[in-house]
Amino acid sequence: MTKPQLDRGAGRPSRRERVREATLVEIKEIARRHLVEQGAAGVSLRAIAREMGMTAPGLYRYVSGIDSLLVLITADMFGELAAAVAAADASVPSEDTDLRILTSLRAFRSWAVTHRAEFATMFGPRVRLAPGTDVTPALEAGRRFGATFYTLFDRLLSEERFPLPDGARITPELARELRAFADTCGFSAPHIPVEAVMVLSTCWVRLYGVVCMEVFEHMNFVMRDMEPLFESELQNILTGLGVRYQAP
Amino acid sequence: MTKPQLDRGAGRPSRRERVREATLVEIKEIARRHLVEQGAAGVSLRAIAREMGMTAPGLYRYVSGIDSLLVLITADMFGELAAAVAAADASVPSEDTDLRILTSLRAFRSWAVTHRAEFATMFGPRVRLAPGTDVTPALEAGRRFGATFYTLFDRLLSEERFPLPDGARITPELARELRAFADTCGFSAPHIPVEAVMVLSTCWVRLYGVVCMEVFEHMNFVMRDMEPLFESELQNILTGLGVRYQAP
DNA sequence: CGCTTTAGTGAACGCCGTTAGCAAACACCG
DNA sequence: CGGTGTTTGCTAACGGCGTTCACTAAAGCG
Repeated sequence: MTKPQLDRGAGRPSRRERVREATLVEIKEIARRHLVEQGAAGVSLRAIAREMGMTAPGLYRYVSGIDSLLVLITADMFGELAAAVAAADASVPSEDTDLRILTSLRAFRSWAVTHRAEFATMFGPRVRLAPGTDVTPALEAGRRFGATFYTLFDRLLSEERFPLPDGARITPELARELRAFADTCGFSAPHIPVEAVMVLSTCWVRLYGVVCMEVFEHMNFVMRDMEPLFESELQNILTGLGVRYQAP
Repeated sequence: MTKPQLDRGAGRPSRRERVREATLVEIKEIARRHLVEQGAAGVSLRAIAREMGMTAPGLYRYVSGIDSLLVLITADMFGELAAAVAAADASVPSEDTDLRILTSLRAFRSWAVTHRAEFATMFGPRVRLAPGTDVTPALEAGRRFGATFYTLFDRLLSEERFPLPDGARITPELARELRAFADTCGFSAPHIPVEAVMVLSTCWVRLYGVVCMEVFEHMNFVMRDMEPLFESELQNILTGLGVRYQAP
């Protein structure tokens, strides 16, 4: 019987760190399942602990409270959403920018409607978290998610697919905000024109609008299936961008 | 000293009914304040009762539980929003359809950003309510709110301000959903074309998108002031509808 | 005056988040 | 191996929550 060697020379995680990481993952998995099955209000440290065969205070060795746990899984979910979109994007030929965009946007909606509870906590109002909670991990993950689309848009931009709107119609205040947007997002292009950021914002707002409306079930009593409306909006948006649309 | 006559002949509310109604109003007022000050998670029967100088079980004489109380105040809030929009609409000359629309839409956003907590519970995901809760009162109120805009849109339509989109580009599925929309909403026009409903939906989606994004603070770390973007979107939308836009 | 309906209370149950103190398990060092 | 400090998870406890039930006191009404 050979005893396991403790060769964690180059920052290799020790056994303790590994099992610790594993239980943290388990905590997050259970929390996530409760979120999906019972909504954000149904996630509780006590219930998680119960299911793990331990008690609630024990969880505080892994998580500093329910709020920070929610922030943690929110960040994870942004990662998953980004991965889902990236996977869809990679599933089509990389030269076909049009199809890549179409596919990516559809993937966004698909993920949203198949992960309603997740989407609600990611993109809905912060209703569960106490005000003043540190949400930077989630924000960071959200930023990384956004980058997925920025690169695609960047490519579209460099291919000069669509005419930029008249810069004169952009008020100084709007220009300032758009510039702040571009700077914070870290566009790859060093000097992207505000007009382009404007177009991107508009498109994103429209997309966000349809998907939120569908996931939050706001037209539920008036429209059974929202996919046709999404496809229609998608077509409008893409056409405006000079991108080829094709029915699903 | 004349004793109060009990002349509640024609369904006039008795004294008991009046005071009962008054305490219900008080309950809703306090709940509302707690909602504003501490978010949806901060509304609790016990806290309300404490503030009223009574105990939580007593509230069950007026409200069948916390969920139904939330539904009640949600319905009230839809009423207030509709009233705010209607007031703004009535504050400009009634012949000037363009200005009426512009003013009404701005009023919608204004109300939303000055009543963030309310807007979040009205238009955000149902996160607090247990699944299966009866939300029909809120839905009804929401429907009435929508009617505010339908009439304005109807007027726009009859003035033939904008060209209807090509009906051939509306898929059968979308047409079905749009027709359901038109039917359920009870448009005044008996036979409104699906193309028109299509335009209305698109506009509403875009409006909903900007406002949600602003209220839910989703671009907070990237854009300080969202009003310029809203105004820009508003201009786009109205221009597309053939409605005169003017800066605020 | 009595009788009925209503408003409100207190106690209790079972949930929740969170803190503090404590005991066992573990990793490590001489 | 034994000793030592760290990590882990426990129990107990506090206060808050929604909700139910049995009960009292008041109000209304004849």
